[in-house]
This record gives sequence, structure tokens and C-alpha cells, in this order.
Amino acid sequence: MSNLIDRLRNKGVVLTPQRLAVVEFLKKSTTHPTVNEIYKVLRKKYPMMSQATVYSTLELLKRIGEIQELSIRKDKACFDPNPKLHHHLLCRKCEKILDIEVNCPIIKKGKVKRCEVEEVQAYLYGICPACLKKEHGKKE
Amino acid sequence: MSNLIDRLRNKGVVLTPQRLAVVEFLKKSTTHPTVNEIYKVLRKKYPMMSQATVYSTLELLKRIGEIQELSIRKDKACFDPNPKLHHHLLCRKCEKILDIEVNCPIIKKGKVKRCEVEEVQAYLYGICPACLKKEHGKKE
DNA sequence: CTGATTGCAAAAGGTTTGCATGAAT
DNA sequence: ATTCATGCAAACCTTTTGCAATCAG
Repeated sequence: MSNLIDRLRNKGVVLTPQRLAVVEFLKKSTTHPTVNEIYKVLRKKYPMMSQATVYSTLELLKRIGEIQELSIRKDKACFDPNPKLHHHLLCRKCEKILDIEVNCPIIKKGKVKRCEVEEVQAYLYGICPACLKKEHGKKE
Repeated sequence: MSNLIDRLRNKGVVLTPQRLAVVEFLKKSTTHPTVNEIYKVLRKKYPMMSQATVYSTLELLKRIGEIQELSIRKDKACFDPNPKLHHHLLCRKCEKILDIEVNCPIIKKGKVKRCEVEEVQAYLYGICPACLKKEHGKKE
């Protein structure tokens, strides 16, 4: 965690308590939270925190390549503390977002079909292993 | 086009003039239009057409598998008359959306990493061939 | 006829923006 | 002093919803 803070400092980021709170919460999280989820949790500890600050901090972290934003949900953005290229599945049963670590030889950065690809997001929709297992007992 | 209409009838779709207008416009289009783009064009010919009807018709066409919805733009939905699995690139220069017809062995429907994948959307962000060509002359 | 569809307008929800306050250097 | 971040609230846009009027079969 402390080398994350060093990294931010080196990138010239002014580290306010609010920003630290967002960074720390997000880097610990494994659930790809939305802005509002982050805001609601942090507000308990930092009652003066505003949603606009959460937005601007996430924008900043995205810009410097510390996190990535997902549009896998149609209605709102989710955030992933891991900025490296990987894919995601949204489970239609439990609504959770899972990281999908596969090395796709085609859907990747670089030249694809004469295009210069700089960023990739692959969104899979279906059922996660946990919900598949639950279904095995039932009919359906 | 007439076998499209037959197909809709066979699926039990009530064919109103508004729905026909949306279907015909979208099936001819190659630009992945947004709801508002569709609405603005159709309103010229059908002044009584409402945006709510465009929304509901697109929802209907999606449900019966005639079109697909893209979330490649962060702010609004785009629609693709081709419901088959294929991928897309959003060019950051011209803002156009291109179809990317590649056969990815990994990002596909079926079993992926112990998940049951029912739908796939791969969104590539970068520069399209036309804009790349334009850049060649310039320094950049 | 009768249920489905339409159009209108309002509501909802997420995101962005403007500006005054406040903190840091 | 000056710059930059914050918080608040309003504004903005897209999408959804409710309902009365209308239409398709």
C-alpha cells in the first residue's frame, strides 16, 4: 500500500484525505464497486466526503492508469482497481462482476483488422461458477 | 426486407407504422445509431413519432433477437442491426463505430473459465483505418 | 370489440458543471 | 498570494414510467 502512495506522489498527485480514502478503499475491494457504493461506504468514516470528489478522484486515478472503468452494467459505471487488460463477466443471477483472466490472441491491444487498438474491454454476460453450482440441485 | 417483415409477423410482433419505420431505418443503417439519432431522422417522415416508441421498439427488437444493443459509448446506447456475435471498435478520432469481424477462440459463448457465457460484447478503443491513413501525412 | 401500442409529460437516476469555500505550498 | 481540491447544488442527458387516447387484428 505504501508503494502505491509513493507511486501516486511520483505522478504528482496531491494526496488529500479524501483521495487517499478512495484509493485505499478501491485497491482493497474485489467487487468492482460503483461510484455510489464507494461514496456510501466512505461517507460513514468521512462524513464530509462529497460524491463529486469521488467522481473526480476516480477520473484522476483512471487518467494516471491506476484503475480502469467498466461499462459492463448498462446503467452505471463500475471501477476495477486492476488497470491491466483483463476481461469481465456479469452474472445475471447474482449480479456480481467477475474478473476473467484469459489471454486472448485476437482481442488485444495493437493492430486488429487494420485498426490501432489502444484499449480493450470484453464483457461477458451469463452465469458465474457459484450460481451454476447452486442450480445443479434444482430443476430449471 | 419483406422476409424480415414476415419474420416479425411470425414472431407475433404487431406491426405498426412506427415499428416498421424503426425496423426499416435500423436494418438499412451502417452507423450504429443512438436512440436520439433514430428518432431525429424518423420524426421528419413521421412527425407524430415519439421517442418513447423508439425506445420500446428497440427493446422489442432486441428481445426477439433481431438487433443488438451496444454499450461501447459510455454515455448512451447504440444499436446494431446485426444480432450475430461480432465485435466493435470506437475510433477516438472520428467517433465512428466499426464492426470487427474476428473469430476469437476464447472470447465467445459457451463455457469460459467455468462460467456459462450467454452473450459477449468486446469493445475496442483506438483509431480506425481511415483515420490512421489520414495521420500518415501529418507529423502527429 | 379488446388488448396492445402510442404519445406525451413527468420522473428517475447517473454524471457533469459552476462556484464559493477552504487547504496547502 | 496563488493554486488546487472540496462540497454543495443545480443542471444535464438518457432512460423509464404512468396514463389516457388510439389503433391493429
